[in-house]
Amino acid sequence: METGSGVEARERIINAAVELFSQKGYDATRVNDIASAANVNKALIYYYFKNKQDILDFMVHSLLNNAVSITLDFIHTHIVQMIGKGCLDILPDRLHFVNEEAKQEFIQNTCKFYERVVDYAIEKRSIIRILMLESLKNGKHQNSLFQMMDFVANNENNPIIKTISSADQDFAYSDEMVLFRFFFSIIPIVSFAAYYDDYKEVSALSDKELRDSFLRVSNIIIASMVSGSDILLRSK
Amino acid sequence: METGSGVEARERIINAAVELFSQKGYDATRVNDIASAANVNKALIYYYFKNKQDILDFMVHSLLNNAVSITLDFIHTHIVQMIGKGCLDILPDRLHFVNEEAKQEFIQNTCKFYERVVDYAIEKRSIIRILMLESLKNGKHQNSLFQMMDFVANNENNPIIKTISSADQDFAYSDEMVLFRFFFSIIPIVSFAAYYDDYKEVSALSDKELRDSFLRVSNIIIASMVSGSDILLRSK
Amino acid sequence: METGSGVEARERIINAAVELFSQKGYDATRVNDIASAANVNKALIYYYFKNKQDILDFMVHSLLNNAVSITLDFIHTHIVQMIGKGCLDILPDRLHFVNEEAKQEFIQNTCKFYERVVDYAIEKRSIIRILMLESLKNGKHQNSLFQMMDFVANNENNPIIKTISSADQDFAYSDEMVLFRFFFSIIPIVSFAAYYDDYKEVSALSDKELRDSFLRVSNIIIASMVSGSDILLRSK
Amino acid sequence: METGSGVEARERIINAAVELFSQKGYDATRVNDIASAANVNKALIYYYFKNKQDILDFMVHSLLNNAVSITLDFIHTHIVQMIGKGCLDILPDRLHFVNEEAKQEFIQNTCKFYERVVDYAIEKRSIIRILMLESLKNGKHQNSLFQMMDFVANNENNPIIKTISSADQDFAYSDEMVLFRFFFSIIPIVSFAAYYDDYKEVSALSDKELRDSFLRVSNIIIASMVSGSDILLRSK
DNA sequence: AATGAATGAGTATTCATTCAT
DNA sequence: AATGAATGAATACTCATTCAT
Repeated sequence: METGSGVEARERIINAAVELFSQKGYDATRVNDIASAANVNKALIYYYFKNKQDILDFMVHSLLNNAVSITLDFIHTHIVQMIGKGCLDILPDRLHFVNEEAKQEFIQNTCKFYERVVDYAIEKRSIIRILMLESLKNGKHQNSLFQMMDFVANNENNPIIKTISSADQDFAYSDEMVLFRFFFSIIPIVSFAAYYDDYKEVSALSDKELRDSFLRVSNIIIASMVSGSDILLRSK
Repeated sequence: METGSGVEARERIINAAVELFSQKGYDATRVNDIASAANVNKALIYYYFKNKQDILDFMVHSLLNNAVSITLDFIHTHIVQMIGKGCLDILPDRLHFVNEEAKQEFIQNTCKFYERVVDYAIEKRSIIRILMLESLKNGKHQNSLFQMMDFVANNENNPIIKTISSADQDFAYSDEMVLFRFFFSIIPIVSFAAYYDDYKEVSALSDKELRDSFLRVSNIIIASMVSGSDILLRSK
Repeated sequence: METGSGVEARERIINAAVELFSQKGYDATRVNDIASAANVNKALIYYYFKNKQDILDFMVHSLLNNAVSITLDFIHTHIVQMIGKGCLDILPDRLHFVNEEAKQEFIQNTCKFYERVVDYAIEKRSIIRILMLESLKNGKHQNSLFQMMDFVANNENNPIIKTISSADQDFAYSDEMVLFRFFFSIIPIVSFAAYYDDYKEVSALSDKELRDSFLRVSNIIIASMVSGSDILLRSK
Repeated sequence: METGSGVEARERIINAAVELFSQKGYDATRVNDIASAANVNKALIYYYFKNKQDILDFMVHSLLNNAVSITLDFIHTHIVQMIGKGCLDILPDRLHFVNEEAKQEFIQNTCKFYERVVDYAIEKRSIIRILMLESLKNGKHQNSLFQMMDFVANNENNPIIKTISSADQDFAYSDEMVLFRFFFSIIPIVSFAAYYDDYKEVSALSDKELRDSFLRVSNIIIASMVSGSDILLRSK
């Protein structure tokens, strides 16, 4: 029996869960509520998902996979290419650009990447909120936020490191660079998405104003990151 | 029956609640668990607190009050004083220092303030984790993180604004300044505290290394903030 | 879609149900489990059977019908014949044999009958286990074990009584004979079958040893039954 | 608030559970029903017991402990004593009595023991029914009936064996003796208790008639056991 | 004959909270 | 101040059964 909107039941369940989890948190969301919101029978939820946690896991994995794709795409089409062309060299202690033009190009590209990431984050802010929420709880759920840390860390499985390394052998992030990127790049973006609606209400800014403000302010950080890279990058 | 350590029952309840809330989140923490961890009878918790929420509220309020005190203390002994001495003028569009020395003094003081705040945040990281956790849930609990936003916003009740204004009449934060301070200053510090233990484990840094790294990296931000203040400060 | 082995779906359902019911009991067996084990779609089970109970009923009825056949076959070819030949007379208070040879023949035949019954019971032990299991529950299901009692009781519908009566008019079991046969003949055999696998594991005997031991021990009972029949048989 | 009869709540829960489990089986009994029957709040059941299974376990353990006590008591005051006085010698291949009088005494004592056991079994028939019921299910619950087998087996932990051995060093049950005792002594008694009410209804006997019939019939078995002991006992 | 999707009515278990002492 | 017992209202999850195809 086709009920609710034209969307398939499974889809509706996920959408409802995203909405509710991001509003009340995982624990405070009742499976009953998800069923009502999705306009499906509660038992059907258990037909499609092993249990409540399984719904959350599905959502989070989808998000992370997409985030990786976007990032790798950027690295491939810009960083790797610049290294390949000899415009950029990631030295043990700093980013070295062949000339000012290359540096500006790099900053510009990075800003564009930020733009894309921030837009994606805003779009998926509900799920990001959940991810942040759950990442703050120990024991029960794996800390999914920290899976993101793998993208900034010198992890062997980090596809980003792999990609850059394949272009520039002796490359490694310093501990401080990792920390900087995590707390002053990833965390602000994630928080921006997570608190987007709250902040919008408090600040009384329009969507466009809010987004543009955040991106403009981010540019300062990006500039700091490039200029200050001599402090932040260090040899292995 | 006097059980547990010499600490009073009420104290033990709060300590246990802090620990558990910060680990599992408010919703997932059972009053039973708190009672066990505090080594008191469950009913005694209801003797000291109206209900579960009441325990949380008490903890969060304590934290916020302390945070305000520390901040106001800094403003009073440094900012207000510099304004009073004419060394600093908060113009509509930028911070104006009477000379480079004043600027350096300001940066140094701000760094020291950061140090103190970060140390306090690390100390209280359990409660901060809760605060962050709960701030991500709508509806049920007031968003306590956003009470912090009052400290960076042009809010009439903001005691910080009040204090500065009393020294410098026509002072106001630009929207962008507020956003910057919120997402690139408060949020990183709060996140740093909230994720402190997780990050420490992942990064394998010592307490000292972690703290010092964060502070060093923060300095870059502080510098950006002062230098970039021409972009960030604007008239109302 | 033809799945599983060549066996027809209906067959596979029954086999799976036998196995599962005998392992977990009727209530604890899920229709889902049966479907999985039988490698059929759950709904197909409802195509072949009215409901879950219907599967059980089918199995139990098959078993009972076979048991009756085996027993009647024995009565016909041995007891009735002996009575007919005048070798055996079932008197109000005892079995009377025309001579020692007849008695020995009777005992031997009875032992052979036991052998056949025990072998059949071992073969069908799964279903017997179910039958025993369900016979211990009131209310919901008819007590199928007690349908067996009909075979030892002076019941008018008892085909065994009917058969013997047709050969020996004034024949009747005493109450004690009925009780003896039920608790020291039927119950041990049924239990032997039901607990066969458990007992085998605990005793570490081989199939042959176990079967033979049981039959040998049964002979003692059969002998007691014939010798002690003066106590056990009594007029109505 | 004291509700229901004067009996304590915990007691009432156990009584209700015994009644219901023995009527419908463990699986088919609802915790709700137990609560209603015991006239307590459902949650109180979980205050006293970890879960549903825990109620069952408590009941079964109580029963088994009592059964052991009764048996050991008998062994101590009769068997051990007879061995000690030299009246009875458990030889490798048979029970050897110093004279006919001793044999008769032994049989008589054993009959009395049976009487006591049967009376206890009748009294506790509800729990025994559960025990039998659950012993027929694999996997989920330990087979508690088989804990009884420990009492007839050459198990090292068998307190009965221990006790007899302490009086008569080279004593051991043959496999067949074990099997005999299990299927023709324990099982009939247990079944008698389990099916007591059903049997009574079917047979239309009074309690006294039923009990006495069973005991009289048992005597035949006891006699077989003693006389036939030459087959059943064998050297280690 | 066969199946994926759907559902109503449970079912064990949990939990914040209260009460009597 | 402290506690053992008690409770109402949920809550996640299950399951036999049905339906449309």
